[in-house]
Amino acid sequence: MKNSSVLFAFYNLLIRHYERWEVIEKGKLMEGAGRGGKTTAKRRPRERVLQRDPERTRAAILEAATQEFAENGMGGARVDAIAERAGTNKRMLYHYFGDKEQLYLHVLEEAYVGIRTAERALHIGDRSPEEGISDLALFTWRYFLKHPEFLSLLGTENLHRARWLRQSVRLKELHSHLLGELEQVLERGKKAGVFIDSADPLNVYLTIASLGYFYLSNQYTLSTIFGRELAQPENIDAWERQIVHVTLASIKA
Amino acid sequence: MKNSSVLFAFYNLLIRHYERWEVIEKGKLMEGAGRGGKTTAKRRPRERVLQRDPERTRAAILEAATQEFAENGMGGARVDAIAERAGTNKRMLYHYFGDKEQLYLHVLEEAYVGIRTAERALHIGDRSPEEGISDLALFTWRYFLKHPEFLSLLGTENLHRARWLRQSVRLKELHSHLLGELEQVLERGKKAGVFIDSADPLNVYLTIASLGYFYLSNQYTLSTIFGRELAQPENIDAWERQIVHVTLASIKA
DNA sequence: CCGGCCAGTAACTAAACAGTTACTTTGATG
DNA sequence: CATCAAAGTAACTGTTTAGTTACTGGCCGG
Repeated sequence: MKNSSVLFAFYNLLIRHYERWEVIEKGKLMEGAGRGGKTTAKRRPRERVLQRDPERTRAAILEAATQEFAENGMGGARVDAIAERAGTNKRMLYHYFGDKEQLYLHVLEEAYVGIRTAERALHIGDRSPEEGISDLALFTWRYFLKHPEFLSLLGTENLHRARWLRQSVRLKELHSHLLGELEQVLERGKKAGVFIDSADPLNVYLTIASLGYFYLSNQYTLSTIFGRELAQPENIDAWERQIVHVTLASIKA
Repeated sequence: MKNSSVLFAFYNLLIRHYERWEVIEKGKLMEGAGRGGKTTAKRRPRERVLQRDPERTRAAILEAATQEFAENGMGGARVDAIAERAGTNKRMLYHYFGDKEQLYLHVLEEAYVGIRTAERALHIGDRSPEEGISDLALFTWRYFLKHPEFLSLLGTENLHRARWLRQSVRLKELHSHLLGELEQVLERGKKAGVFIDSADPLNVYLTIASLGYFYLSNQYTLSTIFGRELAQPENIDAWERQIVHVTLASIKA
């Protein structure tokens, strides 16, 4: 048995490299390969039809990457898995997005654009101050509920202390609108005497987001330790009412 | 230049394996290596003194693993990095904990035991109902503030839908105490007419935990998008007051 | 006082990984 | 209708990774 593992490994290496050599030689014979410097073999004819639709491929990669990053985080996501989910291959992914990190940043930016765009369409200033606040709370909760991948991406990005989001140039102005509109609603409520003077737009938004985010993003450990299934529809509905109740109670005059 | 890269790779492999061979032969000559089946070389005399302190080594690995998992998540954590941080090596890690997943589960269990043990020492039932609730809120917030690694581990575990926590047998009974004591405090408050009848222990705890968890775990993205530094001491203090205010406002009669 | 067992070490390995190379296919344009 | 750039493919590479192997050294019970 002496040295047998080493011998075996060596043998395997020889075999592997000889096979490769053989393929190279065959390739040269078969296709002539006149251009200098080419060392690889003739490829088998491919079966899959070429898509030739750059926009669709790009979108498919982005969608697949969103799923993969949301499910596995930045460290756990696999580039091969993204390519396969998108029905394409790695080369295209690198072609359109540069590398894994830039792809991840695109996914993150897209996710933020998604929620902020939907939020703008709310126009919380159009109703009474109380309705405006409760509509914002309901919207935020229901958006989180419908987009678990968004919560997951936020979690991943925060694990890395916003390392990639910080580099984003697109997202700075996207958020000032939200706080501005919220401030106007609070001001109107204060003048009408329904909100306390200390009500602050950032605090109100953080309260709403906290209550929604924590319940959903931590539902798995919470359900486990408290032995109650938080994903059950009746519990989901009860928490929705709790969010609106808590938010309004915290600013009511 | 034809085939030069292949030739070069092949050459390197030969060199590498010849060197290894040489070492093996030398090893045999130098130490006799009488015992059959041994194929590896003589090791250099080691410089580090043997610790021979199993408890200390175990604890060091657990501490190092907590840091590494908290900073990089389950997918991003590196077993080599843990061993190095602990001042030991991988073999010991596998010796004491089996594999990466079991080590992670130990870290997670330890983290939960930590917070629940500290929580018990609070005895929130000893004061007035309002004080009990605000003390629980303050304790939870300050514990989160002091133990960012706990928040991080929760986030990682939830990304994986409590895959490992679900397997834990130690943790089921650890949490019933908390809800039981909280329920008693709420009951006393209801009888005294200071809390609303609908106040529910799980909802109250989730509210407190939500407000603390979200602010801290998401501080990096929030600071980036809103352009306000949430980690600033004055902002931290303001949020502590907000948590107590919101929690009490949501249950006050 | 010695032999076996447990703490500890470091080199090793197979597999997985991000990223690259070396090509082929297709359609639009001059 | 030739050509050229963009779209697409798949095999390949260097490196990293979790996990293993093959050892060494010290202590304790017989």
